[in-house]
Amino acid sequence: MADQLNERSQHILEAIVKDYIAFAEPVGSRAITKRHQFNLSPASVRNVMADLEDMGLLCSPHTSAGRIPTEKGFQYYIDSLLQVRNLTEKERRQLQESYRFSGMKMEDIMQEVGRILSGLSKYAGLVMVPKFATTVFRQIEFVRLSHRRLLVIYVSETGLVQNKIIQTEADLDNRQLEKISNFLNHELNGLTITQVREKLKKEMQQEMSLYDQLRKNALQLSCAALQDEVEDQLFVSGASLMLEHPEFSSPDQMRRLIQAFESKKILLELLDRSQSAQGVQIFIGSESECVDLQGCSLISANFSNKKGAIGALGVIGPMRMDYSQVIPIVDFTAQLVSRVLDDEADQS
Amino acid sequence: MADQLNERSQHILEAIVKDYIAFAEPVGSRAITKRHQFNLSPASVRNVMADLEDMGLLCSPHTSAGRIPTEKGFQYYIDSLLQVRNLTEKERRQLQESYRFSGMKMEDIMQEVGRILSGLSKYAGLVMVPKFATTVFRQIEFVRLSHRRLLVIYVSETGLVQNKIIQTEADLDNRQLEKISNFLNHELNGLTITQVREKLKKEMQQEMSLYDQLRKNALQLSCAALQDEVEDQLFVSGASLMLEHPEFSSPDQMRRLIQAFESKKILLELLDRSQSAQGVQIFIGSESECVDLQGCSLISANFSNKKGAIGALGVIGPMRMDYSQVIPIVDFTAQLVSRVLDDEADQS
DNA sequence: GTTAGCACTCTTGTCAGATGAGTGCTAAAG
DNA sequence: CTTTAGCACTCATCTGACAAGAGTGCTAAC
Repeated sequence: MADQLNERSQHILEAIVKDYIAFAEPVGSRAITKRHQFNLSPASVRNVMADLEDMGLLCSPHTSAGRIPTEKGFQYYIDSLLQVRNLTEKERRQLQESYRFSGMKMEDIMQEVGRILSGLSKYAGLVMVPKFATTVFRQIEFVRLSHRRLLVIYVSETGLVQNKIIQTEADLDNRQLEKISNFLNHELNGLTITQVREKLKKEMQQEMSLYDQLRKNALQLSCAALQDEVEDQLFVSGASLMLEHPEFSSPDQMRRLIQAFESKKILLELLDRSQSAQGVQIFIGSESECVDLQGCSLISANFSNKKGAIGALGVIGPMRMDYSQVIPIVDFTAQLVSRVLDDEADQS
Repeated sequence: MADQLNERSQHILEAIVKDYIAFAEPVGSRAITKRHQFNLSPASVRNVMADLEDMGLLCSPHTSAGRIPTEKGFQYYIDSLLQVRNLTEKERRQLQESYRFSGMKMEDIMQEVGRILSGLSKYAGLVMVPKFATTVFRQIEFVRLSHRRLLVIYVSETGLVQNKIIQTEADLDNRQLEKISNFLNHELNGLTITQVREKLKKEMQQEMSLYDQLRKNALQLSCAALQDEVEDQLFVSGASLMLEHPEFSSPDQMRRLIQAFESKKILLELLDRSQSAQGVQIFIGSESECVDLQGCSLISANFSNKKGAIGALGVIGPMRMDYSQVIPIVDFTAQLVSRVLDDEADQS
């Protein structure tokens, strides 16, 4: 598609997108010739603009307004015209400064990363820590709450902690629980939760034939503890910053946007999609297939440690977002977070 | 103050407040005589309304609009005129039905309670679980993440779980950690976290003289784990429902409201205040001393188990909220939650 | 191919006038 | 002395008209 446009059209499209990003208003032919130094008259620009509109890259809200880029126009801009500026050394250092998370637990780190993303970009920051299922089992502990209620705590290799209350059939005392947890810790060490589940399932089928009471109890407990899916965790920061932008100034759009942020479901789906890919991903407007997020773009990237992908983070803002600024921020942040997590893994 | 008004004035004030709650529009003298069966002409009603305005209970947005209740007017209505309807048996049963939380951990319960509150009231639901400091210590566990990084998990008597990553000076192996946790569990059992902190502080002062290495390690670890304040947790549900109401229809007010909800700080302060009191509390409008929550009211109540207050929950809505409906919901919900928590405590 | 010129379209803002809801006051009725 | 009908007055809201301004598309000239 990049080849369909000659140089002049590209220049003009770029100018329009940039001006629209800057001013959030339809941009007209005269405005462009003024602000950018083409040696062209407004009339010539108009001709090009008409072509671009025919190609579906621009549209005009009404006859006598300027043009605004369509979704396709933004897409083209991002794919072919956008030059992502690199972060200056100073900015990199500033970012690194904010990422001193040693001694914080996973949840708090993620919350904080979201806040930083939102603060830097002036849009909403998202961080997702995905389903526990994809993490590697490290340790399980039992805390006896009452005679048949147990608190199960399991820890992943990356330091993620999940806890859950389960009811037991038998009343197990602390000595027994300790034995069970020792047994399980030894038995399940190094497996992903998904693998753990499979293993448990397999063994459960043979359970009838088990004479070893310890093993039997252990099996039952761990099944109860790990059986159901734990939901993805999503941290959202700075949703209210979105409301500052003129495209969401109507009460109706505000409501929709806030609802979308509140339900979190849609955001999770989007981030989940980016999970599969490498590097920075950009979802524009209705790609999200969600009415409530119409007019929004998401810039996301995965973070991981040496053992593989852990989660995704990103920034969500109006389609008219300052991509050249936000993309490197998201990119570098994902790298930094990955590094932080790696460092922690290294220590073990 | 209740005595300052004669019966007629009270009736009229009540009618105005009710109509304003129902229609969210200034109510005029004619409208009142139509909707309510006083045997009075609009003119008479007008006289009374003028008096009520002089007393600061009503105000008019402009000369030719009807009157709306002031904050003071709402206050008077709630203090003296409001008749809280009781929940029907059916409603009680429905509520109880939704409160089957057995086997859920504290956090999830609270999240769910918030959702239910918001769903029933059609306003925003709040649940606060207060600082860990006020809870009773039950158990501490250590999980070794790497050679000098430990995950500390501590559990309160009510089943609250907190975890934290700490750096240790010495490299402790699992055997040592087990001894330490056994020691601490025995030593600190039954104390509130505040008491635990005091005790640790006292013992730390004598630390120099300690020859017992175990004790020394235990002290250091528990200090690192418990030293800093854990923040109150606040669960907010249905904030977007607030945006449906006409008083927040202007973009500006929406922004402010969402900001207030996002920061959570103000909400926490408000709920904290209600912590000290018994029964249902009502904060009206600018009582909250917060511009962003102008025009809002909070109805809150504490919940507790036999060992004392645990947290607070409530509903936040426009000042023009349907108090007679929401108050019993909040009240009964607090009772139900308390009962659920008691039941769990009973089992131990 | 480029551009100046011009007619045309459509939004925005303003202003006047009409409408209607609601008030406050006064004077008459109960 | 209380109540109420009547009336003048205020003020927000709606309407239509009109002007201004921004921007376009087309055409003809360069």
